[in-house]
Amino acid sequence: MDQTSTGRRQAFDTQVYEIVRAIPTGMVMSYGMIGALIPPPLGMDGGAFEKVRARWVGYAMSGCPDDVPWHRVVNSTGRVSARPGYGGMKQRALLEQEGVQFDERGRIRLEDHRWIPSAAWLARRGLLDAQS
DNA sequence: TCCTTGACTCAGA
DNA sequence: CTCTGAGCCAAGG
Repeated sequence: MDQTSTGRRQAFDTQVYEIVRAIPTGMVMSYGMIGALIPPPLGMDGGAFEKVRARWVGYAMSGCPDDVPWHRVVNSTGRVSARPGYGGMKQRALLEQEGVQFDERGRIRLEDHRWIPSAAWLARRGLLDAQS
């Protein structure tokens, strides 16, 4: 892969989509969890990457392809992130339709719906940075 | 080129 | 539990 800023972003985005596409129905992952599974781009300090990966996942999701189940990605507190355009209502409705439970404060029980890919699944795609 | 925002998180108060 | 500010990078005006 090339090392230009654009090229790295493109590679990162691709990995994000690959992971999100694998989230099973009724399960969710947070931006941070997804970012933690992707290794730092070549030439980038691992510590610096930790600080921005969650946001990068958000960027990637803002332009995700139609076949990516974007509604299965929520923030670390278990709530759907507000954003212009689509109301959080739509995302919540899609999740409830899949059987995801929300409490009275609009939070998802992450303990019950958090999806964690198996080591074998990650290894198969070269995503071995499951640390942190 | 400078400045503002942003589908995030975490530590503090 | 809620609210702020900081940290860090990229994209758009």
